[in-house]
Amino acid sequence: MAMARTATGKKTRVQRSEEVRDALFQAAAEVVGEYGYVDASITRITQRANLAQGTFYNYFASRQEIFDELLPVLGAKMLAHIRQQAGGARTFLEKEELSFRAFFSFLKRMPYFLRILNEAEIFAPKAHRQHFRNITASYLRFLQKARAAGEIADLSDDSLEPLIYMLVATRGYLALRYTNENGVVNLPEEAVTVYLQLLSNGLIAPSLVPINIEGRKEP
Amino acid sequence: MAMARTATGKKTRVQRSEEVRDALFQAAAEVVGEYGYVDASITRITQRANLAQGTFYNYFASRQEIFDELLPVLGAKMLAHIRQQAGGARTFLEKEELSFRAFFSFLKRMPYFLRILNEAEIFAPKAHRQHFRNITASYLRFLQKARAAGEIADLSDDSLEPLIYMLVATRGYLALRYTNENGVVNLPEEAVTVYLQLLSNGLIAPSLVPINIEGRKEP
Amino acid sequence: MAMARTATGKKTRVQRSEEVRDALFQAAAEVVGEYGYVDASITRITQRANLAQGTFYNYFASRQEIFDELLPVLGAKMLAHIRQQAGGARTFLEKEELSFRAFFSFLKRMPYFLRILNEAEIFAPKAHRQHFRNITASYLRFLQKARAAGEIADLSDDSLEPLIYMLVATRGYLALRYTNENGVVNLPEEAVTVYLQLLSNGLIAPSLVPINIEGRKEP
Amino acid sequence: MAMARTATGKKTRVQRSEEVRDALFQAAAEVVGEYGYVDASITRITQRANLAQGTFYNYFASRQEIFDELLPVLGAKMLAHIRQQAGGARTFLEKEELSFRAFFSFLKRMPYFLRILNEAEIFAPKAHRQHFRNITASYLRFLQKARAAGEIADLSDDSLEPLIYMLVATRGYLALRYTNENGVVNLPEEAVTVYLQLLSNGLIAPSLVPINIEGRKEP
DNA sequence: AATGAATGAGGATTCATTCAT
DNA sequence: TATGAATGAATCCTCATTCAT
Repeated sequence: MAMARTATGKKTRVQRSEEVRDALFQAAAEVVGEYGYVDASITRITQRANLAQGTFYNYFASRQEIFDELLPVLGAKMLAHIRQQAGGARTFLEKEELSFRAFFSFLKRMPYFLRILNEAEIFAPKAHRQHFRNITASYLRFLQKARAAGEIADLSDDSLEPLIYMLVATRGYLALRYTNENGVVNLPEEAVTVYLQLLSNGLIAPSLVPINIEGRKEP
Repeated sequence: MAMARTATGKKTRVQRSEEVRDALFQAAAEVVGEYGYVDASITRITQRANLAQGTFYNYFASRQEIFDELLPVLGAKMLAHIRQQAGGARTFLEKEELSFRAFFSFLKRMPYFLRILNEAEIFAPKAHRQHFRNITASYLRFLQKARAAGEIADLSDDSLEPLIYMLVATRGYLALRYTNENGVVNLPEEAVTVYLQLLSNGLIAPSLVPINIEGRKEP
Repeated sequence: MAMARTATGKKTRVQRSEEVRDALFQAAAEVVGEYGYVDASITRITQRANLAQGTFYNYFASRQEIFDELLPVLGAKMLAHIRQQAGGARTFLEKEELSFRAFFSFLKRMPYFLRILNEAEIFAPKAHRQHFRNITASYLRFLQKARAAGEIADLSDDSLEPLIYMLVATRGYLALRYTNENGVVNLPEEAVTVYLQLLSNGLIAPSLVPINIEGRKEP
Repeated sequence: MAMARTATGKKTRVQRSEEVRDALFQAAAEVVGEYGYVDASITRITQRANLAQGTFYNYFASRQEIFDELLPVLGAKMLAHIRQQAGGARTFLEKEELSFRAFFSFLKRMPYFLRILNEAEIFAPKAHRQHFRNITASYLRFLQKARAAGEIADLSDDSLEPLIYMLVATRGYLALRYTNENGVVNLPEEAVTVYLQLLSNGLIAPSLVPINIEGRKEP
C-alpha cells in the first residue's frame, strides 16, 4: 500500500514521526522480551532503536508509559491471530483446540511476547488487568454461545468466570514450562491431547464415573 | 515449649541471633508481600525489623540471598499445610478437593505468600524452579497412585506432566484473580465446584459425550 | 589559538564535552594530590569540578578508570617538560643535571604530581608500571648513547638497568624528602651537587681510589 | 629461656595477654604484607589470629594504631639484622656492601616487610617518617665516621643528608623492582656491582675524569 | 579478658528524567 | 524534532567501632 508522500516524494512529518514511535515501541518490546522490564532501561531501548535517549521523551511521557502500552498492542495482535486461526472451526472442541494451538503458534512468531505478558502482571499491572479482561470477555461470549448451543454443560455465568481463568492460566503456564532457555516454546503433543481430554471427559476413570452424572446413561 | 535459657534466665546468644535472623526473614517476607521484590529495599526490610541496615549483612550475604530463601522456606510451609489438610481424604477427588481448598486457606493465613510466589519467577528464578519441581514431583506421585488404583484415566507419564502444570497453574491464577486490593483471597464457591466438575466430567454436555468414552454407558 | 565555534559564536557540544572531561580530570588530579587516592571520593572530585555526581559517569566508567588515567597523562607532561628543559645540553653530565633539575621544576609547577606518582604504585599499579617502563626505556637509550660516545663507564646493559632504577629512585625520594607539609618541593642546592658528584666521581676519597681503577692515573 | 609461670605451671595473665597481642601484631603484619593496608580489615586480621573481632580493641585503640606500630617494630628488627651482618666489616666500602646485601637478605627472611615499609609512607606516615629518621641518623653517623677517617670524600653535613636519601632510596626501589609477583626479592648480582661501582668511582668514563679531581692523578 | 552482634556513616554506582542547543 | 549531557535521588554494600554478655 503506497504511503502518502509530499510533492517531492519525501515522507510526511507525521509519517516520520510515526516511524520513530514505532521504532521505539518495537525496540522496547524486544528489549523487554530479552532482558525483562527491570533491565529494560531507556538507554537500552533507545540504543536498539538507534536514537538518542532524549528522543524517547518526545514520544512517551515516561518509561512506565511505554511499558503500559506494550501489552495492549501486542495482546490485540495475539487475539487477532487466534481469531483468524480458529475462525473456520465448527464445534466447540474444534474451536478450542484451534485457538489453543494458535496461542502457541503466536508465541513461535513473536517469542518476546510471553515474557512481556508474564512480567506485565508485575510491571504493568493496569495493562495486564485490561488485557486479561479482554481475553476473558471474548472467551465468555464464546462459552456462552457454546452453552446456548448445548455443546457444553449448563454452567452458570458465575461458574464460567473461574472456568475461563483456569483455561487461560493453563495456556500461560504451559507456555512458560515449555519455553527453553532460548525463549523458544516447544509444546509436546501430549499437552494438547490431555488439555482436550480434560475438557471433554475430565480425569475420572470411566468405571468410576460419579453417580450424579449417571443421567448421561439414559438418553 | 520452653526455650533453653542461661542460668540467669536470659536468652542465649544463639537464641538471640536466631530471633534476629527470623525477624529479618519475616520482615522481608512482609515487605516483599506488600511492595514486591523490586521495592523491597534493605532499608525497608531492616526498618520493619527495627534493626540497623548493617545488621542485615550479618545474616545474609546479599539482598538476593534473602530473596532466594523466601520461597523455599514458605513453600515448604505451604506444602506441609496442604498435606496436613488433605491427609484424611480417601478418594482421589476428595483429596484433590481438600488440597485445592488448603492452598487457598494457606493464602488466607499468609497473605503475602502469593506475591512472593508469583514474583519469584522473575526475581528468584532458581528458587522458583526448585519450588515448582517440588510441587510437581509431589503431585506426580499422587496422580500415579490414583492411576494405579484405577481412580483416574490411564494417562501416560508424559501426559501427566502437562496435566500437573495445568492444575498448578489453575490454583495460582485463581488465587491471583480472586485476591482483592488488600491482598485478601476470596475464592467463590463456584470456583471450587467448576474445578472439581472439570476434573470429574470435563465440560462437554452429556448429550454430546464423545463416542470414544461411550464405554461408560454400558456397565 | 582560536577554538572552533559554531556560527553563533557559542562553543560546540564537543568542546563543551571536552571541557567537562578536563574539569573532572583536573579536579581528580588535585583531589588525589591533596587527599590521596583513598580519600579521593567521587563526591569530592565532582564537587571540586562543580558538577553533579552522576556527571562523572558520563565521562569515566568508574573511579578506578580515572585513577588509571592520571599518571599516564601527567607522566607524559613530565617527560615532555624534562625533554624540553634538557634539550640544549651537550655532555652527559650537563644533560643529567638539566633533567634532574627539570624533574624538580616540574614538581614546582604541578605540586600534586608527586603524590599521584607515588601512590599510583599502590592504587594504579598498571599505570605505574607503564609509566615506569616509559621512563626506564627513555633513560636507557640516553645512557646507551653516552656509553657509545665513551662518556660514561663501559657498563653492560644488565648493569644499566639497576643503575637506572637507582637514579630514578633517587629523584623520587629526594622529592619526597624535600616536600614540605604544603606540598611544595624545596630541593637544596647541595642535593644537586652531591648527586652530580656521585655520578662523576663516586664517594671514595681521592687518596683511597681503589686499585682496580688505577688505570686512570696513567694516560 | 624458661617463661615465668604461676605456681600451678599455668601462664601468667600478663603472659597470656602478651601472647594475644603478639598474635594480633603478627597477623596484622602478614595481612598487610599480603593484601596491603587498604585491605587489611580488622576482620581479616582477627581471623588470621583466630580471635574475635572485638578482641582487637582490647589491645589496640584503633586500626590505625596497629598500623602505626608495624613499621617501628619491624624496622628495628631490620636495623638489628643489618648491624649484625655488617658488624665485621673494616673499610667503608666493605661495610656498605655488607649492609646493602643485608637489607636484601632481611627481605628474604621477612617477605612482608617490603610492602609494609612501602605503603607505610601512605598509610602510616608518622611511623614512616620516624623509621626514616632512624635509618638516616644511623647512616649519618656511619658516614661521618668514614669521613673523619678520610675514607670518603670530604662532604659537608648538608651534603651527607641528601646523599643518604639517595642511598636509602636506591635500596628500596631496587627491592621493589626485583620483587616478583610472589613477593620474593631476587636481586641480580649486577645490581650490587653497579651500586658499589657508583659509590667508588661514579659513572664517568676514566678518560673523561673531570678536571676538578685531577688531583687524584698526581700524588 | 573474650566474644561477636549491632550500628550507621560513607562510598560507588545506576538511571529516569530534564533541558539547552 | 533530535540530541545527549547534566542531574541527583536512590540503593546496595563495607567496615571500623561500640557494647552487652
